[in-house]
Amino acid sequence: MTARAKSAPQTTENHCSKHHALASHPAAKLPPLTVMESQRMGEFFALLADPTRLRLVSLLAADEFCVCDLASSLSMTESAISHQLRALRAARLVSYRKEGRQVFYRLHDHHVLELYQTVREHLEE
Amino acid sequence: MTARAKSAPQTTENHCSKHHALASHPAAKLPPLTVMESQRMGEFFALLADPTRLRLVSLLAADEFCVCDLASSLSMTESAISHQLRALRAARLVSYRKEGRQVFYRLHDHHVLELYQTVREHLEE
DNA sequence: CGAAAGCATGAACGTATATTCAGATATTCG
DNA sequence: CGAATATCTGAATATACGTTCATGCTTTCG
Repeated sequence: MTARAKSAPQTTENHCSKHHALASHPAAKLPPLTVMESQRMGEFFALLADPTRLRLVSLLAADEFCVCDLASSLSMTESAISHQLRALRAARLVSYRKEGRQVFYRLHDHHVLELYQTVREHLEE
Repeated sequence: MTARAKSAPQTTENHCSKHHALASHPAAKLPPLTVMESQRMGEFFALLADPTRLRLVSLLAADEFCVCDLASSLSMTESAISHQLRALRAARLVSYRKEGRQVFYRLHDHHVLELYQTVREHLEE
């Protein structure tokens, strides 16, 4: 049983490399992402990687809504919506306004709207 | 033990709603996302939600690279890189070119590059 | 041909995450 | 004040996902 073929666990050694002069792309300006930068950027994209959150954004792209309206629009529980809005809030993608016992959410700034619209158009082909 | 308080399992009923005339945002053009659209869009963002894939994109934004170079640049196994490249390939975010026993990857089109650069600039503040 | 390099792939394991459930907080109204 | 409404929150469960491990495939070279 203990026969474990140890196939040189694919360590990271630069065997090949240096094959062609760095032609560099037309738009090659920024240096590669560091680990930390990539993690931060990944967290940003992860926020928009959820269908529920995206539908919330698409609703808020048109108007301001309270939690219960958002919940009924998406046919989901208010609890689930509230959890997702919290994530969007923490990342400053949405902001909110309290009016009585209701809380109205809206997109925080135009950056989010623009990014959403850009990607949406890109996926419509 | 079986005392389960049935706290009206938060069904989806439109109790409130209709509070204000639909003022509609300045840039309110597109209808809300359907479930299927949001899933598809979510899959797109999910691809860019991983630090490793983002670092790959950031490298490929500057030039074309083979798998082993990408692996050594990120200090990761070629297997892990290959798996991630497959995901990027399946979504047509990267394309590749075989040369001998090496495979050179590059960004598939300028859309990806532009989106990456836009978001990166947006996160640098 | 046979060995090694470069890359791809399937299974498995560990972790992250979205929803549900139960309950808490805050506000309005009788 | 007490009940109802609107929202938030923590814990738990189920599922998705990334890496590792082992192996297969293709090409190059002796």
